[in-house]
Amino acid sequence: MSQRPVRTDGPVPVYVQIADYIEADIKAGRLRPHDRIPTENAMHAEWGVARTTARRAVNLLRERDLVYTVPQRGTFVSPQ
Amino acid sequence: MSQRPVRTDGPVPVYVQIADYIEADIKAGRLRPHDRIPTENAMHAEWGVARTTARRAVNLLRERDLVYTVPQRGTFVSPQ
DNA sequence: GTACATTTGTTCGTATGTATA
DNA sequence: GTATACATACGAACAAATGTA
Repeated sequence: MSQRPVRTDGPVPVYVQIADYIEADIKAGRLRPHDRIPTENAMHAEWGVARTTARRAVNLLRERDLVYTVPQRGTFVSPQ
Repeated sequence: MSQRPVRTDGPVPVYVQIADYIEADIKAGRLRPHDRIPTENAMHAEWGVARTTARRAVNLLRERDLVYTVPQRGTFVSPQ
């Protein structure tokens, strides 16, 4: 299903790989300001990772100021 | 109230224990086809577990094809 | 016709424990 | 010892639909 595999046997942590995928979507305009990024459960389903790992990817994107999270609503692409 | 305790300190996850209890009820005929199984809130009350944990038990029963869920109505024992 | 309670659906927040590299 | 990753389990808040009073 996913054209974008995550590798657990490589040097790059899974949560970084996922964050990089989403960052690429943002940079490419496939995700635009205020679009909702996939939920933690969606990432769990898409990549087969634990929800906690999906959270770490989101945290990383937040640290990069690429997204903002609204509790109980979702995580969205930052404006600009 | 409950003659059937759940144990959090054992090897079997709580949600599996609950699913197993309900499966036993179905197999024993205490719950029959199209009977409604306990709601998530009822499981919460009966076993003192979080609603999210009760949901996982229901999800497991659904994966076992023992029940089906009607949104806003409840979850019911599968026919046959 | 309206208001309320019930019930499942969804999503994020948080914590713990286990295993592995 | 630290970082990564998974599984489990608690909770909170809100949405949406249904059924009932």
